[in-house]
Amino acid sequence: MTNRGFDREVEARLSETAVRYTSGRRRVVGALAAADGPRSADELHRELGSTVPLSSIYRTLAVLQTANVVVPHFSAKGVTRYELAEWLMGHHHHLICIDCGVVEDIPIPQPLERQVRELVEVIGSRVAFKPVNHALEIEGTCGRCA
Amino acid sequence: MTNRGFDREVEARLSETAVRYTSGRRRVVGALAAADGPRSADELHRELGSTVPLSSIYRTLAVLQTANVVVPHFSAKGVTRYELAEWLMGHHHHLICIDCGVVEDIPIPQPLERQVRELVEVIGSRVAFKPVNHALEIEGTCGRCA
DNA sequence: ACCTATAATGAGAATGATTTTCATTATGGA
DNA sequence: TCCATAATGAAAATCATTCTCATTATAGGT
Repeated sequence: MTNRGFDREVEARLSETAVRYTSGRRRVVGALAAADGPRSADELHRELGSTVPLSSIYRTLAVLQTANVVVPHFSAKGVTRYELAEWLMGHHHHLICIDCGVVEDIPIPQPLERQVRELVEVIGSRVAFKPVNHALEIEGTCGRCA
Repeated sequence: MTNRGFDREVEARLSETAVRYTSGRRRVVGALAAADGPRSADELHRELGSTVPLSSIYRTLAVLQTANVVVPHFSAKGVTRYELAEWLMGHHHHLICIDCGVVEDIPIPQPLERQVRELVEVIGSRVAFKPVNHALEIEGTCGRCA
């Protein structure tokens, strides 16, 4: 419920481009902040008890993505799930359930994280590709689907 | 053009479940073997000069996925791209272009790979999740979009 | 080679997540 | 308070993908 103060930061970020932080948008951000992993428009719609229309949620997510407040995660059946960007959530990685598609956030140990970061930098210096982000995606079967 | 002998292995795998390795399926596998990263049904359709109907490509990919010959990779706009499974391609990771969505395969150094594998195993032993696969996904801007 | 049961194919319809449209409503600043 | 502009909600439009079904091809068994 605390929202971890995200509202303040999100509002500031949006105001930079004259985007309004309305109550519907607040509720979407709140639901994402309360989630333990990425959520689809439909999941948010249900979790918010249909207080925000589906089409508004889609638009809100697009707006938030443009403002770099949320980041998309693509999963099976053409479903896109979103989560708060790392400058709000902190860096993390993903456990992805092969069966139900649910994604859970996890941290990884500092030392390994440092090595991964270095590797990403090395790759960026060797190939025609400019890295801006990275994540270790671990696919498998989640507890509920086991 | 050599197809790296995949045909033999794929045919053997398919025959285990009485699935036929027809010429259309051969062409799809050939196109995937020639690619440097995952390809969507539509991309394969174009790369094959429309010699295989789009609906057949979709079905072929579904069949190949069931047989564990290909693996899906979900990207923006609800597009699913496929690539040959790691028992054919070898283990690798991904460079993902944020702008155009194209994915390129890359290897990572042995030592780091070993650590990552160990980490994945540790995670599997600690949380209610059974890992079966993993990949480091590096997002950024590719040469063509720079 | 000839049947026959079964698998595969191709064209188009159907589906479902997402995007767009457009008329209406809400908002922040002069 | 007023106004220019942004946001909203409902419904139509889009687009990748899946499904349907009539037709064609294939592997065995004879």
